[in-house]
Amino acid sequence: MAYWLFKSEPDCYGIDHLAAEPKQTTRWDGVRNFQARNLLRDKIVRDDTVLFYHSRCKAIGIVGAAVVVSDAYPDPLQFDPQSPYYDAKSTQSKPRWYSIDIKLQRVFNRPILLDTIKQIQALESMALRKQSRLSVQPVTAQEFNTLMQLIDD
DNA sequence: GCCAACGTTGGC
DNA sequence: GCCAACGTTGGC
Repeated sequence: MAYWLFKSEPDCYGIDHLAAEPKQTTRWDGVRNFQARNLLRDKIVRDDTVLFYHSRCKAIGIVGAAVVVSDAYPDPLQFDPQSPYYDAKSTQSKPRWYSIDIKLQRVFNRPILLDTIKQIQALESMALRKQSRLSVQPVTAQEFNTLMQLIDD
């Protein structure tokens, strides 16, 4: 049972979009970074917890939690020439990119803002703060527990 | 919307 | 396999 943080731009796909999905479940696709891909393909497993993070917006921070409800499988968008996520170097037998499905668990009453995270000593080694560009990041159990204590609902 | 930081590509 | 050029990310 591990913890992860997934970033998304709410203008593109925010937690409200996830909440509006049938079964509040979506495919996390379009990840096109090798380090993030390796986590999706090799480390993230069913029942892991995902913290949903909003980037590039007014209230930057963690806005809710989701749970992983599938194993990793090849991202279908890499095979679709119409998709912006199409990758000519991918083949069905040798896919380059992977997806998983996540299901919304809860939306926090208010986000845990990046500003707040930056002020907390126990969170200073979060990947958010060093490898800030990685869109799929590991979160330790200690970090997760610290974050959950900040939720007041 | 700017731009620094960082990941990827490709010529050599 | 180095590294300059280029593209993208994401906080501000």
